[in-house]
Amino acid sequence: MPATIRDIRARTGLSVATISKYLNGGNVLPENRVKLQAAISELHYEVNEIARGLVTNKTKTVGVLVYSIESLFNGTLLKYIGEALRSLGYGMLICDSSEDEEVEAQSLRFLVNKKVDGIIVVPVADHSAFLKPARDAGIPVVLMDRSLMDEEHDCVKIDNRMAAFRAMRLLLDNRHEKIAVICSQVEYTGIQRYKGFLEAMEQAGLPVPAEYRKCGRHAMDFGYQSMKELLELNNRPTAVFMTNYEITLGAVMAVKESSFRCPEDISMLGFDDLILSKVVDPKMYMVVQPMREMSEKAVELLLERIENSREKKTGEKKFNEKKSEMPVEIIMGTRIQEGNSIRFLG
Amino acid sequence: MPATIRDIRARTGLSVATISKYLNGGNVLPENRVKLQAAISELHYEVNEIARGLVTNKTKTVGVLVYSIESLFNGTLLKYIGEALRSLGYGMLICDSSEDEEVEAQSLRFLVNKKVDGIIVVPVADHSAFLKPARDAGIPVVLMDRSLMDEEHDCVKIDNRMAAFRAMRLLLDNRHEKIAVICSQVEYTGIQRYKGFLEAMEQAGLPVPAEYRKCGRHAMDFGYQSMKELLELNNRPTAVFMTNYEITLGAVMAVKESSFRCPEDISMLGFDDLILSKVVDPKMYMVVQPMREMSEKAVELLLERIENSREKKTGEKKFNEKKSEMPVEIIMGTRIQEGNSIRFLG
DNA sequence: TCTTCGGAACGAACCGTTTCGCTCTGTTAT
DNA sequence: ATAACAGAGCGAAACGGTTCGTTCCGAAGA
Repeated sequence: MPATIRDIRARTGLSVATISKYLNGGNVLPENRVKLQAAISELHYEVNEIARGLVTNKTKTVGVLVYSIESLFNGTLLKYIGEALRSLGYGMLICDSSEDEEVEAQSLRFLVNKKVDGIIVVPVADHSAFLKPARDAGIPVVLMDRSLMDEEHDCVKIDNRMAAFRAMRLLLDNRHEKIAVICSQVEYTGIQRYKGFLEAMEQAGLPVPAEYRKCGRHAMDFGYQSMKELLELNNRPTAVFMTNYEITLGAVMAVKESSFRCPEDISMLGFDDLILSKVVDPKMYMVVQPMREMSEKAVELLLERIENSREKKTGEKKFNEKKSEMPVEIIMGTRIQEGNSIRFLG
Repeated sequence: MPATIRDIRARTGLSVATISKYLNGGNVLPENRVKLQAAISELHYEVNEIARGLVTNKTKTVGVLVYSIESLFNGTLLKYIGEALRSLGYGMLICDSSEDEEVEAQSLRFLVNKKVDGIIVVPVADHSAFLKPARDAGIPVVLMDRSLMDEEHDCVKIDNRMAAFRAMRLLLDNRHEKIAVICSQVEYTGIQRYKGFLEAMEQAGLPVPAEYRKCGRHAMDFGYQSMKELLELNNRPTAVFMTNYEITLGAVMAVKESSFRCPEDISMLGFDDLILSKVVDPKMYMVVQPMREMSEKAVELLLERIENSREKKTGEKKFNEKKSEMPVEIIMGTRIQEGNSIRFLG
């Protein structure tokens, strides 16, 4: 039903090859240019990406594999990734691994099978085995947020350990000593942040009793429950550090619900300011990641890899081939969202 | 690089046509079956969906166009839609319209251009003009959550007016009379729920003073702000009805932060229980939509439409053609999540 | 004037499938 | 014994583009 390149030929008398050249920005006589432009708009011609894909072996689609599409963190990344891709004409095929390594491996195969040009992954597995199908098919992969243990990969993330370590300054400089942590221990990111926390405490010469260490799931209700327990301790901490958005949200709920006030009775330092700071009183101190920039960097890196792999196939050689073939880890900076959820202990 | 059907031919001596038939479940001699199966697994052959798509005009991909991928409501829908599609071998191409009609129209064209087999939309526009490209291309569309004003379309949703109306019973039966509402007026859903609220109040013969009507954006901070204002009124309401998740979340924050207690000082009735009820104390009364079932229904309906449109093209006629050609509106039931956020006013 | 050269257009092959129409078997009914 | 038929396999023509190698042309250089 839709017009094809051959309809354009019938209309203009030009050959299929010439029309294709025009469509791809090649040199065509000015007079033919206008004829073509006219025919194209009259017939509402649009190139058939499928047919093009068959010969170029490109689908102008990238796969994005996240561990949970409903999590606000993933959702935010997806939004920015999607925008960046769209502006370049790329579609975004999304899979949700439901925090399950099995599903993740399966989804990756699915994406490979769909012949996406590249894949962005926020991984749940911590080793690279599940990426094999992509590697075999020559499909570039860029990781976000989390690295893998066994092998270096293209990756865009923050220095989680350092970010946590530095953020702890806020509490320590305000003379807090009894500091608890609520963190997730299931994924790379959470572990790193926990390490940063422990190092900061150790360096400050402060103990962290077992009941101050709440390590569990990456979930709002875990944060809620943990904070409740902390507030009920006889030896209550004066400050709590929370290492991700979901946990922070739950913990905030718990404090608000208690008779304790923040920051008078309990100081709070959270992670990943997504919307909370616009709403909650007092405004939270938070470690924030540049999610938009991270997404854009990931897309940029991925597309560069895609471009390179295409060139390699065609044997094309550029002298200004400055880009590395090696895995690149891009470490983004973080900043502290100022607030007044931390009390100065004189 | 990957094996093609011709490699299989070389290996088995069978013709391309026969191999294709086998791949699509056609009749092939048992002996050839085993030969084919062996060759396929040895060569790691997998059919090239692109090439197949070129001739079948199907991509096994559906587009999903939501108004905000980061909103938890959309995210939850996407999760279930994605699962349903995946189990049927379909990929999910996602676009975010950022609650902008212009972007929405553009995204729809993008999806059409990508030759998706069908499209699921949670629309932001309230008229059907933006769907024209899909209609022209013969691509089925199923709406979710929101209808359009000018025309009936395939749609899966709840009866928002009725759900709100019925939910109000909870407050009215508990003898509440000073009831405020915080709602979003920007989209179909919010308007309907607001209507339901007003009708319930009217039927109960209760007035709704202007300062009890908080109509604004579909956002957490709007809920937060509105609730704060309500609590500061001299003539404070005894109960508040909140008509979506974001607003409910914000409002809960505001109450928790105030010196007022729920339900002693203020009763609350929310909408869309996504996670809140697992965390917040007191447990909230909430109107809940069957989001999983809605998603599955939408996918089911869409795939049925896709199937039908394929048959129409091939002129295939089935006598058991029971399915309607007319637009179908599937109205799902809602239920009330019990809690104790509502006080009985003796 | 005769070559040389480069830009524009062209024809045809190709990408990896599906599908149409045909042939070739071997079985069943007459 | 023969006609009719069904099942399995085959070759070739699509599908709608890209691209390679070639031809054609006019302008520039010798």
